[in-house]
Amino acid sequence: MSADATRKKIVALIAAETKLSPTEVVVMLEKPKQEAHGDLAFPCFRLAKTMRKAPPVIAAELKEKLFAPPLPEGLAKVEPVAGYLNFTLATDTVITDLLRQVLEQGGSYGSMTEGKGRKVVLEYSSVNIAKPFGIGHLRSTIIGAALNRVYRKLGYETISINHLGDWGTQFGKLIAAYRLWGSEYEFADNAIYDLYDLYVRFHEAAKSDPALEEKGREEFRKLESGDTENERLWRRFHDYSMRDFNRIYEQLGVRFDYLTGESFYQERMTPVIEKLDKQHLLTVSEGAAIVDLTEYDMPPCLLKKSDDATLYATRDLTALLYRKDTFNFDKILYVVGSAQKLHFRQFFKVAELMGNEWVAEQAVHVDFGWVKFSGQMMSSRAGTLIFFDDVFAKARETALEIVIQENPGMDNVDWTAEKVTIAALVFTQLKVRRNRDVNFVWEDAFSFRGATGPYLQYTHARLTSLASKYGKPLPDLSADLLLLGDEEKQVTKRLEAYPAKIKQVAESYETSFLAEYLLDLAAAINSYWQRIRIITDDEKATTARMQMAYAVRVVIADGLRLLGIEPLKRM
RNA sequence: GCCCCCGUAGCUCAGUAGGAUAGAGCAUCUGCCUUCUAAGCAGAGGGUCGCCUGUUCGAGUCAGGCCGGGGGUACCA
Repeated sequence: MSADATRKKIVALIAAETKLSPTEVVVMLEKPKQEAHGDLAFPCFRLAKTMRKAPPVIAAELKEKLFAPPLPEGLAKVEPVAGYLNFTLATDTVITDLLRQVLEQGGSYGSMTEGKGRKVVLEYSSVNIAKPFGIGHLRSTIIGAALNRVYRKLGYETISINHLGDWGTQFGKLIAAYRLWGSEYEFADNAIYDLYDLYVRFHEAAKSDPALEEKGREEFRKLESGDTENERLWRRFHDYSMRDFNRIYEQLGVRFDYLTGESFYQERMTPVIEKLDKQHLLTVSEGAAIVDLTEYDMPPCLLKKSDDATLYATRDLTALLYRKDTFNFDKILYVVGSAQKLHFRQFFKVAELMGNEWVAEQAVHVDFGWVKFSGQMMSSRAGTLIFFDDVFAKARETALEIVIQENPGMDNVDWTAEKVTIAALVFTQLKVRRNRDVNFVWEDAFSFRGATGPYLQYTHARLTSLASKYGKPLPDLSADLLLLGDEEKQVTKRLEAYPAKIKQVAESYETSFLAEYLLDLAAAINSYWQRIRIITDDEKATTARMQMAYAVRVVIADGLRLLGIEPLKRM
């Protein structure tokens, strides 16, 4: 009997006896937090009033009346404990069936077809041209890329967009700065740092020379009106920057289908503004064109400045409508920091008012908290930016030392150290709830123990080396799996939750659920590993254990890949 | 001022539709490598779950009010 059928039977029995409706019983049944309490629990507290008996008495009576031996099929134990009636399911066949399923499906275990024929657009990373990739950008990039993979696993077609910050007056300033001091720089390998330096230098100089600001604005106006020389420079800045970003994206294993940034929408905004005007949504206030949103308890959405220039709301609105036209998505996700919450609410509402009812349902701001450094905010303005390259280089040094120390004679130490470093950096971003600010602590970036990405990689490496020691091909689908003991069941049982976990991530845009799940699974197999020898002379027991270990490895590997972490074979 | 997020062990964080002694990791202390990777495992100490009131048989979880931190709040993104 399946676990589900057993559950239904319990519900039916209790409902009949207590005069509760079956749905009420279903809602009341819970999963005990502690494994010792079994698989299901029925709390009797609410019955105390109507039955006028103490909960423990009710629990004991229910057991006597409904679950006196012999127990119904599928149940191994029924026990009243402190006002609860606890059920332990007879899991023998359930667990072996589960294990067989994982072994058969391998890496596609947990894959689903629910997304088939459905399309999701994801906007993430969205870095700024001429600004080095900071630790702050990491969060959007990592979360977005992970969600992208999760949706693909569920069968969705995904379209990933890097909405580059590649337009605005800052480019005028940069051009001005370049004309002044550009000859002093080489723009070689890490040209983006030269650009950043130019930008910072311009700001410094502008403090004592206000004329520079005007110069910057003028250069931008020239750029906008199609000045070939300025366009050429803009293109160069763009290319320098992308060269660096692409290097980082490659390290992180992140790819984009489109690199359409703000400049891309430059030409496309006018029709949108015109349409808004035609629909009488636009009003002029203090010289600016706005959409009034007081009815929705929001400040007005500003779409044109008093000097006629557009704003980011104008671009984002245009982009949203353009993407709907172009891709006809079922859902669009914006992985952007929570500081922009209001901005998204505003332009989503404006799009809706334009007659796009789908927005409320399909457009989602997947917001996330700040990355703080030692409790301090990081901002380019305050000059407290931490660059990804610096963190990566430093962490990699430590990783390399450890890799060499732990694996004397291994040949691909550099590659391994890099993958371990990425795992550490990526995992710290993904394991905490999105809405929380994450505190970036240097020591954590260099820690490869405990609840970290490398811990999961290590677990995977152990299981891989175990398999090669075993020697026989795995999985062995002809093998008898019935020899799983209680210890093996405790581990195997956890695999059941994997598919639901992936769905949960997709529904909540919350990667931490998967991260937590993998940690729990790894902890279970590591604890098992320490206590029980897997390969012994007992051939049958060994086969069963190896099958379990294999299944666990497959799930860990798959989960790690979804998160963007390389499951290492050796480390 | 108004709106949003956060406040759980020394630190970083879990805590699923309210339920059983509030859980991990780091750090500290104690054990465990002649056999499958010790980047591991087992154990100890460490908590008035920011404060108050309420709802409930039962509140870290729900409601209201405070306190503290952060963000946002029309021409930056």
